[in-house]
Amino acid sequence: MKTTKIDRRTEIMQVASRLFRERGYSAVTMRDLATEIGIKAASLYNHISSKQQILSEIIFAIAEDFTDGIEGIAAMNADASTKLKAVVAQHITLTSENPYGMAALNNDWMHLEDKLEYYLQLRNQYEKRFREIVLAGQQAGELKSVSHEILLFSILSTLRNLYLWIPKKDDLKKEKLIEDLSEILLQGVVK
Amino acid sequence: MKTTKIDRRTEIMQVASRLFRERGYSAVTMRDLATEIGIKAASLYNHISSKQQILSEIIFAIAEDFTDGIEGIAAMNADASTKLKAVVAQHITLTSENPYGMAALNNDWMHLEDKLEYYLQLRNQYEKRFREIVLAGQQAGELKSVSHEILLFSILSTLRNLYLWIPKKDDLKKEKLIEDLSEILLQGVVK
DNA sequence: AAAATCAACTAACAATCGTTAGTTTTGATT
DNA sequence: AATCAAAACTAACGATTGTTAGTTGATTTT
Repeated sequence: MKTTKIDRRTEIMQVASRLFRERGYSAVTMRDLATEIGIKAASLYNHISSKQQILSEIIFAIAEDFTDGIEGIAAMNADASTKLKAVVAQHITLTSENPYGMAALNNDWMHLEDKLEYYLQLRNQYEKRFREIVLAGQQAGELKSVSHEILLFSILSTLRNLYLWIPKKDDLKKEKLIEDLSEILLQGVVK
Repeated sequence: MKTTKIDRRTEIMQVASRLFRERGYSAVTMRDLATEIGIKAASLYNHISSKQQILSEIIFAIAEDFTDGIEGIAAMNADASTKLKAVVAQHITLTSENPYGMAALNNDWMHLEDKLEYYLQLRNQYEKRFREIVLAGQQAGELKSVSHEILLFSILSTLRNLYLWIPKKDDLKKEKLIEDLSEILLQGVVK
């Protein structure tokens, strides 16, 4: 039956994501992965073609969502604060949907081998769009004129680490988090 | 000669830190490390006792600096903003001194095996002191009363990612960075 | 000059790695 | 009940892993 195969394949990707988050890609063996699922390592190859393929599928499924998403935000007719809040919302949404995949995206991208160049291209594209939003906000006098690099780094660091934090809050109210985190990132923590 | 041995041992630690940052602990082999230094893998064992030891030495040298440092800050007679700025300064200082080691601390702590428990103890201790500073600031009405967890997460994420960013800025003016980053984290990015 | 120490080497080990080949079991369709 | 494909299995491969044993040449100490 087709659905059985699809389900097992999905299971492999999900379990792999979780193990990659716990130990990192290099420290997870195909035997670890198979054991966690309850089959033998060789049986994995009925569903996937290599360990490498698992990693790149996990990473690019998310990476492409991010690059697509920020293009839409960049095209918005809105001020920088509104766009930045939309970026925050996108990170929270995508991270909530797949926190383990986000860990692989953040920590294991350097093991992509053949696909490494494509990954770097997507990441540069993303950062470029992000930078444009920040620069426009500074030129409009809306954002502070400290080095845009520091500004970019500070916001992106927090957003990229959401995967560490979101899974711990299972009672997560997404809308509330978007409001609170945007407030902190944009307006700071001091009253 | 004693100094030769010490120098070679230090070199091993430094090269290992760099390789761990580039590929992660698990993906770096003893042969990789030896080749980078210009000797054979077996020769490494004249200076160190195991791969595991290299990792734990790199991590704990830094981790203990952080826990020691925050105890001093927590004991300061000052308001929350001042203490938080001191925390920012500590992160920038320690990260500047050893950015590669910071990468191992952030990404490879889970491979500490025997020493994992001790590491988690230090990290919990650090976060506890940090949390106390934030909670005191909120109770004094100095900091915003959003969830202290979000507040803590947001600041710590940025500080923990400094290792990715600081090495790229070789013309780094440390004092200026401390001022700018504190400003952004405490007061936000919006004018 | 002799002795001792150090730090490199070669060679190899047992274990584990990702993966392949070939076979058996399972479960749905005819 | 027979057929057939999907998905499991066993067994093994060549490569690589961290590490040890034993040796050599260089440098320091006696």
